Amino acid sequence: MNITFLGETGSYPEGTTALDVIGARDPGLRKSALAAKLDGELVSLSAPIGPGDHELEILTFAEDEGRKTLRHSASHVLAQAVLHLIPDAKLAIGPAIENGFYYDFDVDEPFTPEFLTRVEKEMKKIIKKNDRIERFTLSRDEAIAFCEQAGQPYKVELIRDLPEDSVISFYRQGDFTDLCAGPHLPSTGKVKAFKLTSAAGAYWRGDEHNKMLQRIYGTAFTEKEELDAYLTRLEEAKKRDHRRLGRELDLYAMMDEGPGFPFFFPKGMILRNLLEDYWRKIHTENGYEEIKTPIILSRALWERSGHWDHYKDNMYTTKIDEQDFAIKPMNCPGGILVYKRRLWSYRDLPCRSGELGLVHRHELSGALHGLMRVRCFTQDDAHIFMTPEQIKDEIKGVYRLIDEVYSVFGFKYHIELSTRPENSIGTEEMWTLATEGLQGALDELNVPYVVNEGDGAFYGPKIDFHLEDSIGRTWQCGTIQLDMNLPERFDLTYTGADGEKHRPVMIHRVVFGSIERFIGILTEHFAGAFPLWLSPVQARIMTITNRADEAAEQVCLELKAAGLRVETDTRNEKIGFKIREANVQKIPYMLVLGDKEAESGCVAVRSRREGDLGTMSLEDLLEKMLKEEREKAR
RNA sequence: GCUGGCGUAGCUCAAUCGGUAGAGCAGCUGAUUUGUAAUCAGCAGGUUGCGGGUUCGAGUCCCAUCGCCAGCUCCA
Repeated sequence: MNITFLGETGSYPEGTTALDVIGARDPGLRKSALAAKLDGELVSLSAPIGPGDHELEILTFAEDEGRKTLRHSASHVLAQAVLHLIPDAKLAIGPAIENGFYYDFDVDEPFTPEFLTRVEKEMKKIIKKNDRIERFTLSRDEAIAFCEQAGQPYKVELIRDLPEDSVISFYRQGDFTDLCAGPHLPSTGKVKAFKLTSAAGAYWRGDEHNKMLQRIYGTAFTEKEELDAYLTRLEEAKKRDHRRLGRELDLYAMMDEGPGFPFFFPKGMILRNLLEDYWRKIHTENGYEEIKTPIILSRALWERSGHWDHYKDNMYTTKIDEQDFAIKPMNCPGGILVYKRRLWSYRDLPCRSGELGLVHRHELSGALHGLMRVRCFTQDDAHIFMTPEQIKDEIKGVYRLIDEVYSVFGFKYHIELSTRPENSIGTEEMWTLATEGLQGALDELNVPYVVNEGDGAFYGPKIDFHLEDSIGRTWQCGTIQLDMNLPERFDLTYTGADGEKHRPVMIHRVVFGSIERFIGILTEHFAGAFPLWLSPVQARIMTITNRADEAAEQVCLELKAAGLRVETDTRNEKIGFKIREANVQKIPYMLVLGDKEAESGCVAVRSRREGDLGTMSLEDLLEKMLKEEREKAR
């Protein structure tokens, strides 16, 4: 049997393992190896290699699959430890995830933080024992019998859902055996640096109608230093949490009096208005017209749109003069009424109609999260009405607009395309046309995306843009949705070249998504240190003694006259103290004035980013700041 | 909504076994007029989320409720 490894082919006896192969060649790699790829297939290091010629590749913590293998084995150690402490616990699933792993258990009592500490201790014992992790397979019937005998009903259910002819593998370590596709580490002792991070409830198979199980989250690394660095990074990330920065920088906050309804303070409003100004500018440039539709609209409208039947649980309703009304959860019905105010010719299309629309949705209380998930928010909405031939070009246009806006802020994002779900309306033909329109546009633009089969809205397919927050969670912001439902329900038409009435295609799209969420993401992205053009206060003028107060006022007036947002700090405090406060407030420019500057008419400039820049004339400072403001993203 | 954790001064936090609610920062007053990340002193600040209960006595224990946090579900 020949195995090619690291570019060299050698002859080995049958039953050789990946560990044997590296062992002879590279002791260092043997230590860091976590899993292997045999002819491109992921296997355990200790799996015996069968006859024939093979290519072998070793995976370490640097590779995604290596990390996953380590963490997956850690989750097995976790399950084993829990069974030691609670022998009749029922095991559900325990995969590796993005930054760690979890395991779900069905137990009588929920896990407490103290219990997690006990579990960690038990895990350390198991790791110290360093039991070999061995794979074996059973037939379907044997596997079911095995799990039934072990008193593991969830495992039985999992096996029953596997295809009839599948090979069912188990992994055994000491007194613990688990149904598992693998691969795993050779032995439990290889799980070196781990930590259980939290416990939480989670529904069996992610379905809220199922029983809620108890989940334990943890993470694992090969070195303790890496684990510590990871935990430190999490702590650091908390410092850029937008909820904390919103309060510290006096921008916005949630209050108990309005759960899910955010308050914006003066500085937060400056930021918000700047974003809206920018939004208006770029939309005007891209051929959009702005409208505003009412927040409260009649029940009859929501019945016609379908929201009254399909979305009522999320809608706030009210009565006016004995009639039912609803506070809008979406802007589209209003936008449609604006379209319907007159007749349209094919020559008028596409009609791009934008609205910064305030919507209210009754979200579940447990779903609320700072500005990211609220109950009232402003969508930077637009509805585009067009002929079917215009779909692809319009989608491209919207994509370019979104990409341009995100790159101004320096955001990284990923795109998801969602296709027809099970309970949807419209013909197969329409769905094909619509989905191909979206997909075709993305393909022609040559942008990467992932496909979420069956995840579209009931009325059409969609493209979503996801942005990351400070701890790596992603939030949907931009979205482009094709709608084949509302034009039908509202009998929208345009007159074609043939003089006949035709049905326009409609898309809903947002760029920011919601202004509130976008501000949350923006705050975390910049850790509160917004680029100059977005900074609520762009410069603070601070005096060394109050002999310079008058000069400070003069400089302030001149900068304000140039359109900059400036304030003065003439308090009777030491300059170091003033600098510190301005830094904590993340003000981009600190302008220091003492006797020297008051006399010469210059300012001593300190930049948040570049530090002390020495003295500068007012003209040079203005030029520098205005230039930076124009450059936007920094 | 569900599971768990947590609500003490504007903010961050302390208060041992149930025994007089306390500190730093911020605020106010005074002194200090200072050269690039915290000057000193004093004063004031509270129905311990809200409502019940147990107890001689509750921030602490119990019940209920509201809110917050993590996760699940859902979603811009």
